Amino acid sequence: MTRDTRQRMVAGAARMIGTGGIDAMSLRDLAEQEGVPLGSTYHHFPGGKAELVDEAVRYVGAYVTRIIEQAPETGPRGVLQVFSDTWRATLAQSDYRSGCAVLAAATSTDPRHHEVAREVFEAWQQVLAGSLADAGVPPARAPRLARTVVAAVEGAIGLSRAAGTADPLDEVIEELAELLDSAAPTR
Amino acid sequence: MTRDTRQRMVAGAARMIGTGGIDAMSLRDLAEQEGVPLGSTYHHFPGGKAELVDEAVRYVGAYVTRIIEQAPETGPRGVLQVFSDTWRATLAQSDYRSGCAVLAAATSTDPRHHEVAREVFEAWQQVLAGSLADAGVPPARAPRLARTVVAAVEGAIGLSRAAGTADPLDEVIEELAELLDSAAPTR
DNA sequence: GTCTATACGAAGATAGAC
DNA sequence: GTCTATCTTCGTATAGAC
Repeated sequence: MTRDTRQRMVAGAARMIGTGGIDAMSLRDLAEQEGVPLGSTYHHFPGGKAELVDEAVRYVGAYVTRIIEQAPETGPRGVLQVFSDTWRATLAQSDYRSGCAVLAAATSTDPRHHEVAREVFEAWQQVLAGSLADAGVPPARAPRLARTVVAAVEGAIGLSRAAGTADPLDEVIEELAELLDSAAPTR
Repeated sequence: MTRDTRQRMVAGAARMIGTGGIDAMSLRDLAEQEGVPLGSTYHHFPGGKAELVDEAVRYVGAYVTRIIEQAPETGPRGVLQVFSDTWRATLAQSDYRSGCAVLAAATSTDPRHHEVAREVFEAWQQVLAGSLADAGVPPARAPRLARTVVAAVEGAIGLSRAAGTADPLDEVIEELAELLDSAAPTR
């Protein structure tokens, strides 16, 4: 019960943050949306909004990490596809209004949230680098390449939100695939 | 006089938006920072905050466009360097707290600001594509590659803000340079 | 035309009834 | 332990004195 409510609030917060940023996530709106009294927010999250935000960002981080880890081995292009498809779905399901809550945390004025964003970005980078190395990318280059994939996809999500279409994301993925191909010559 | 005040407000808004997003830009703070009475805001910007935001985003857009246009001809790597150096300076000058106001507009809940962000991103893409084509990139591929550069740099700015260092941006630029080199074989 | 003072709503947070 | 009612602060916006 209580546990479910908590989780629903975290997931709802993640979506609201991904849509409009941390400042646009109102505890009032969230409580109403999830059918929870406003006062209960501070029972579930004694640290208030900041605690909820951090948890929501970590929730998104873990969700995407799991998707990458569970992806089948289909070469560098496959890794890239799995990662970008996750965000393509988020974009499409929200009519290109929602994006990534981790980037929102990274662009917050509160440095506390920067730290959480950094951790998530690094986790994604590491798991992506591992997958790329498994798929034939030289181990020395994989981390740098993984970071580039994360950055380019995050930026492409922003461009797609501005455009209202998946075209920017699609084109960026095309070019990233070229880059990955040239980096994994043994395939 | 009045003209200078207006321009200062636009530039100040651009910085505040780049630092914390549109919601974090308060008209009160801006007026105080620029030494302007709060009420005067609505004399200079009858459309209120929305008008000021749009103008600030366009201001950033024009600023960066001009820098790219005025860059000397030094091949694809040079074009990339000029674009990324602009943002490296913004990051360093703000101790990695400020980023790009255009991305902030793209991630706003208000669709009106998406339109402005789209225009600026497209303008950058076009001028970058032109520079890349001049530098030896096949004209058919230049627009797609330019879009990738914009997206990757925007994302890298976010990663660098989260990390508190320029490392992510530097590494992404390295990989983008590889990609550009492979796309401009005649050099 | 410029600026002071204020209206009005919404934000985060908390006190205290049940 | 849950939830209602409320406190305080800060947001945009405006009315009206000068």
